[in-house]
Amino acid sequence: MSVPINGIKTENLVPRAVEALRHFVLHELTEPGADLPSQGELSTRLGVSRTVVREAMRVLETQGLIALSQGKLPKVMAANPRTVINGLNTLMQRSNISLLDVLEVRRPLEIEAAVLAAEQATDDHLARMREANAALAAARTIEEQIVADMCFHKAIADATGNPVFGIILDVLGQFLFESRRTTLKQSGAKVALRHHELLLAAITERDLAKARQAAEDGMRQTEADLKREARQSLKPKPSRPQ
Amino acid sequence: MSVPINGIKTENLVPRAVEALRHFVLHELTEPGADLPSQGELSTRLGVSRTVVREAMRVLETQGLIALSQGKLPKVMAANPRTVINGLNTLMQRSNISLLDVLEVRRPLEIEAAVLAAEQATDDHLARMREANAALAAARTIEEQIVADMCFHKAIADATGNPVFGIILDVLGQFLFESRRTTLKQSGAKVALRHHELLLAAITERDLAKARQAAEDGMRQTEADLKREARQSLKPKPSRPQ
DNA sequence: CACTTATCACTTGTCATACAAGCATGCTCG
DNA sequence: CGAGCATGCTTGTATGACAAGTGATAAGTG
Repeated sequence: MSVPINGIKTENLVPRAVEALRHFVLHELTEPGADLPSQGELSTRLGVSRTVVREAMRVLETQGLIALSQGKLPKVMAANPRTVINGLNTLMQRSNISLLDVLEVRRPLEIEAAVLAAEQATDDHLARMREANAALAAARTIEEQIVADMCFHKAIADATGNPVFGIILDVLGQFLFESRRTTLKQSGAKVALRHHELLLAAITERDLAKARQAAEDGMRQTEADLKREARQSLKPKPSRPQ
Repeated sequence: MSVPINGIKTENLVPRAVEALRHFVLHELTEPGADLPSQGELSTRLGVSRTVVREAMRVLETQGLIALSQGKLPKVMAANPRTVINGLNTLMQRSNISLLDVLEVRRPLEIEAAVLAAEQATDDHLARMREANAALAAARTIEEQIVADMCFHKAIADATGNPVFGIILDVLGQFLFESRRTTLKQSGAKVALRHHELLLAAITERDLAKARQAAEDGMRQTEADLKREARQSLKPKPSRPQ
């Protein structure tokens, strides 16, 4: 680490500094919260200017590996799906995607998640689901209902024990944020609550088939609401002036 | 855009410049390949130094939104799953996400995609699948087999008519194949080919149930291979010298 | 003594400037 | 007409300077 970054001169300095720092963070300072050396020190250690070190650090920060804040040394960050979620999010924003498309993908995932949750949910997960359902029942505004709804589904995703479900469903869920608004407006929280309770019961009883069925019914309901709303917005009452 | 970045002074300049550039790229220069203004011009337009502009651009580059290269103007990049895949990659290295986790999410998606493809595939899609299968049969190296396999699955994803399947499965699929080329090594291309042909037949006949079954079998095979390999790598033959 | 405050040595954040290196266009010269 | 060069653009890197934030220590205060 004390040698300047050697190698063929073809590549620019920043990518090489990124590689060096990346290796440093990933293989030597793996503990989250650990401090990196200061920019000045890294600058001399790598044999490049502070400008290069700063740009490299920006890259690592964007990748979620380190955290920068003025006056303090750069810190190693814990592994976190945030950047993956954000990346997937912008990727989807840049393609033209309809809510129904998102829902079509979400459906099999929620169903599978429900089955896995029924297999593996711990008491803690079950408690979170019950809590979210209670919050849904008690919610007075649509916003509160949405939050409670998302908590319920997040608990299920976590209960699968597979973080990838959380990542993907989180992305899709963010997209469906508006759609949940419609769902809860169309069918109301009562219907959602009934679906949740059926699903929760199935998971609690470890009844895989019932969990699958309950999740499927819930998704079908959401989809139906969304389609109904799409039709309505396509045919607004023609007599009403803007 | 001609006004300096106003607002409350609490936030540092780079994040605000990132936001400005991000908005610029996403909502005004959406066409891939378009040139951004030079760093100098952006510097004066945003009322910040070139240093800040450069660091902001480094962020956008890391997010895969723009491409930088010396001497040329920064270019808007087409939407590309690359950064997401890389992010998932490092996330997997740092947390305890396993390949099986990724596969567990991929399975229900591939199954659903197969069903939807059986419903909606056009002749064009069917032709692409046949072509990919022919390539898989003719492939001599593992690399060729992987490419052919991915083409087949991409064709199915596209045949759903739902771009979200393409995006998600692209990320998961690329990720799986880059991580390990296990499947084709373990079962060999012949087994994969047989699964593909069953699936292709089902889709061609528009037989939804058969398509679901075929996709499920294929996934199960992949999963089994991966598990077998995981066991093997855990227990390397102790008698064989390296 | 306990507590607040000033100071100091560090850090990162931003700027201006300078120059090297890559690129594209057009111009000159063969 | 075409090859090669000159030029004016761009990005890449280095440097020095200063503002601003942070943490610890020393000084002052009740």
